Amino acid sequence: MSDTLGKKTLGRVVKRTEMPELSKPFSPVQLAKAITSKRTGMKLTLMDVSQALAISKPTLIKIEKGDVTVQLHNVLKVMEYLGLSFSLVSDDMAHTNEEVSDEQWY
Amino acid sequence: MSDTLGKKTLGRVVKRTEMPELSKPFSPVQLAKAITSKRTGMKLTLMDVSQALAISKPTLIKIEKGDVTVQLHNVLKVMEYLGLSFSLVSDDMAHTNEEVSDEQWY
DNA sequence: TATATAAGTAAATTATAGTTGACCAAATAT
DNA sequence: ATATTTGGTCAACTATAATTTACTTATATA
Repeated sequence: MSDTLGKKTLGRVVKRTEMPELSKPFSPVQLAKAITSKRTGMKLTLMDVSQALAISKPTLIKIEKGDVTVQLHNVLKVMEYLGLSFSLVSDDMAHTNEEVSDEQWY
Repeated sequence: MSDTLGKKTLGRVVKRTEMPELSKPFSPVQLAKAITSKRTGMKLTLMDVSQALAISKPTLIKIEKGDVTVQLHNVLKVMEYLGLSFSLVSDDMAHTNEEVSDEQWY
């Protein structure tokens, strides 16, 4: 109830999950929520995506529940279809500047 | 030759792959390169990572070649171990500001 | 030069993700 | 209230990712 909101669209009330904060630290569940959020926002059903990408409904549900025992391939296909993408973040990258003598980017 | 550089470390020359531009659009190959880059930069062998994470060497090699037919689970374990993470990017998100009447974040 | 260490490949087996089809339960619509 | 759609689960089967072991091919160190 707290993470959903109703919105009128062409006279139809659509239940939509809130878009998760994109800037929060990555987690599989955050990814899952973003995917569900994008899909419902685009008014696509699991069947729609399933048919479009040739991925079964149970697998899509696994993905949207944050289950990580899925192929990276399938996750990327769904993300691309919904207009979601990753960007890489490297830890370190200047922690405190107190040991910069050895240039280390990793 | 062009994407490697030698570095003296404790009297040992270590071949290291260049860190890929983190800001470039995500691709599986970019991810693979970043992983290899981090690993070699940390002077870890495939065996090291394999033993630490209980992931077989062939699987690690698949990951470092950008093969997407691998478990998301394994990719995430490797990334976390090496200090790499994802951040989510949503396409659209304000294309040209010419249709902002309907607040759409997706 | 050898010698070790690491990266990469390949085949056979095991483990498991994915599919299909049916089913049930919430929502949403008529 | 009834019907329809959508989300979610389950079991049996199929497809395939992952492991193991071994054998190469490089890249280093002595």
